[in-house]
Amino acid sequence: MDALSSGCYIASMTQATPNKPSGAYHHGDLRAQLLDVAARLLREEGEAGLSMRRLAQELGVSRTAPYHHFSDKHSLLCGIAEEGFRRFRGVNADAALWDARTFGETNLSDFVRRYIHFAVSNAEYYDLMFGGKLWKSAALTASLKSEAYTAFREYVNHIRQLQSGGAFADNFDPLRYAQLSWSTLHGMSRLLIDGIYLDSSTVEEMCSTAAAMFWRQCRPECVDG
Amino acid sequence: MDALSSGCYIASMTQATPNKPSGAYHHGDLRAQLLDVAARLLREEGEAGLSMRRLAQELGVSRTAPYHHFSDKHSLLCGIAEEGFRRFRGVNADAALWDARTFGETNLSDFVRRYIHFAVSNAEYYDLMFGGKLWKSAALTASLKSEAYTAFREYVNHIRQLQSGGAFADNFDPLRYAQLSWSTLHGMSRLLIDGIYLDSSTVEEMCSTAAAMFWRQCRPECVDG
DNA sequence: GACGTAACTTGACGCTGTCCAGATTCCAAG
DNA sequence: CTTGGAATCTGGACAGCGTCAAGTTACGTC
Repeated sequence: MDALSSGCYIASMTQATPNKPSGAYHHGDLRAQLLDVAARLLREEGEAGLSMRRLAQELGVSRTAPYHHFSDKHSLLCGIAEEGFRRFRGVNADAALWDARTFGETNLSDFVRRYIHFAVSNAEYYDLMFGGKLWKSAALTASLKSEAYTAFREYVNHIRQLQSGGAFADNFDPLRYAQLSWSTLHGMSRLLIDGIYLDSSTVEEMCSTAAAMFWRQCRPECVDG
Repeated sequence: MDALSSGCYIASMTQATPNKPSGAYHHGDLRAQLLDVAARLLREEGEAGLSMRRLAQELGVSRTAPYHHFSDKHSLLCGIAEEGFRRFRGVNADAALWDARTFGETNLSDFVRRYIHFAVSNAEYYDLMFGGKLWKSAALTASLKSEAYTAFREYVNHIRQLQSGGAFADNFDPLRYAQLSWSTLHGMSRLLIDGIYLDSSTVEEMCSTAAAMFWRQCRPECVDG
């Protein structure tokens, strides 16, 4: 009953005033909303549009309130990146996509398209997940680091399984293949997001060409034989 | 004689006091030194280490003096990026490298290595040349924009010439090939610089694998035939 | 020597991230 | 029901930031 009523309290708070619980001392849902609004500000106005003070104001809360949920601006950004990885999981979680028995160039092409689509349409998350801003700081949250490496390790494992399943040739290092193809995907994403050299009108063609290149690369027997 | 003496004045100023011409009102060489010191600060302390005020202090000059040479912090960064492109020209300027009569996988490999080496060992320039910071602002200096597109156009031209010279197959779009390979190079550079997934110990292997992939991609006849 | 111009300086404004000392509210234990 | 500790939130303060406006100095030119 206690837990229930307290739950109702929080719920009513959040429901009654989506962003600004005017009058209420305890916000009830601040941490989650900080992450959401921060991501929205990044998306709409870029890096310069996000400040701790602005963020607090947007949620109708004092300047320093966010510091009770994130020790730092840096750690808030880590939180956003983690949320990004949570959303990213969907990109290659589909087991059918990586089934060695049915795997073909189409699957590769699908994966490329999914990756690029995620990056471009979640640019505010992608920037933090795979940007120097957090990684160069050498103070990544442990959970974030783990999440990031898990994502890559899963990709390497998929390749390894495709090799042992016979869909890929097995005369190359899966790690190297993963690094190289990920580099290409990351490079395309970055150039697209930042508007350099690539434009969205040719993105479909780019994806096809990239998939073809990856496909050629994973079946090197065509050169050896 | 007049121009000469004024030249001597400037020279003596700069020589006598490399960074801080104590007592002298006119600095004499401020613009160039701003670009140099700014790049140094970026290299040594990252983006956070560079502020207009700090920069001015480092050169023994008042806070606002830099604004007489760059209208903005943004335009100072554009200046650094331009300097970066100037240095970048050496990477694929070598005519012998792109000679269709002698072109082989080795040349491709050389180019890859040069590109990556430039990016990694000039990270502070590379970040600005090919980073969202400037490109997303949509206020690139005209000269910078031109320089950037020239660099890419030259690359496309090299590919086109290799096709017409018979070193590359001619059944693919050179622009698409350029975009794709540049994406890979850019992705590798970014992941290396930011310390994500790639580490410098495997960079040699990565370059070789990338060159092999590019080589396979530019001679698609091995699949068709 | 007077003058215009370019280079430079100082003061100020509003913004930022963050620390601190208090105030308020919640929750659980007595 | 009370009480105490923990969680949450507040406003004040500080140093640093980019930048503008107005004033100052030095230089080349007439």
